[in-house]
Amino acid sequence: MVAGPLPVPSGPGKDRLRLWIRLLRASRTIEAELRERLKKEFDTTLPRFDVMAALYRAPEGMLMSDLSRFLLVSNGNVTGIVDRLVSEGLVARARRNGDRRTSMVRLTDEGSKSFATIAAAHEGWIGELLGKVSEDDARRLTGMLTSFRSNWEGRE
Amino acid sequence: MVAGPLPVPSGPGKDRLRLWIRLLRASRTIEAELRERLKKEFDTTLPRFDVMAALYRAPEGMLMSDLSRFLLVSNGNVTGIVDRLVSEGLVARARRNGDRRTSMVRLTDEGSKSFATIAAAHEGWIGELLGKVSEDDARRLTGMLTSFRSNWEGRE
DNA sequence: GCAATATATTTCAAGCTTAAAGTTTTATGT
DNA sequence: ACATAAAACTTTAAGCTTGAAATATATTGC
Repeated sequence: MVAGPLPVPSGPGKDRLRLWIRLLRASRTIEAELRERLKKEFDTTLPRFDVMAALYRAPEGMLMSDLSRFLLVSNGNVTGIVDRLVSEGLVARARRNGDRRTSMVRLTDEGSKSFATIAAAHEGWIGELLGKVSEDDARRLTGMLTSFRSNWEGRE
Repeated sequence: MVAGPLPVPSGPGKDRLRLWIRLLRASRTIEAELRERLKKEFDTTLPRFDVMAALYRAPEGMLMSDLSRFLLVSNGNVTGIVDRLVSEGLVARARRNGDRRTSMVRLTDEGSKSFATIAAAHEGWIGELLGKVSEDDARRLTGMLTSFRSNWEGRE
């Protein structure tokens, strides 16, 4: 839910609802800007970038299910994105001896080089887009969100 | 970009990158949970809910372009969602005398009743999902995100 | 060994999303 | 009036996303 300018009525629990709305609006705003820049400057997309970022940090490769879990998206979704990256020569699937159901997905050399370039620009963009958040606030916010995450992950 | 558990290397500007990653992971986690519950409990979707939430607060109706701007999504996107809501009888397009390019989009009575029910559940879910965030932290976080937003909106 | 079960992945249908191109209507300049 | 531009919206193509069904391989119980 992306309710906007108009205020959420006050009442018990409304502070959390308001927080959620702000959180979602902030991330959507930044996400939209990143998506646009990735398209314009590198002719790629955020999901492709996400997959490549995950693989960049796993030189040994990842299983499809690892990617899916890590990126918080469904299995079938990853299949399509990886398919397209493979057809573009940025990613490769390597058959495994042990288990013929699975394959290790890795960046190709080209993919790795490509990602390094894009990631550098990406980091600059984030610095720019979040430039008004002081380093101090950034650390404090990060801390709150981290504790939220660990609380969450202890769920169910 | 939804980088996860592994830490972002330290360096200048890395605090903001880390913040962005946490922000995105938090919102995606909550969003996924909301989407699933909306589907399971009310057989609807987050985009439909977003549109209805916007219309609920505008009894006089909204133009398509208002919806698009407000929800931070593209024009064409809104067209499709509203089309489906109309075909479900939850929303109506009212021709306007003044300008034949536009129409006012409103909730029908059924749509309004339906939204009220779902919104109540939604607010409860948010309270639950963000339950571990203290009201105090919630207000502080909201404040930071709000100032981020106003900074952002002064851009370009 | 072999049936039953579990795991890993892909396929599928439906819907969401965007950017770009197209349509219709309104506003503007002369 | 009338051509031109602007505005509001829809359509389209491509890609993303999910949940569910299908496929293929591995593991487990007997």
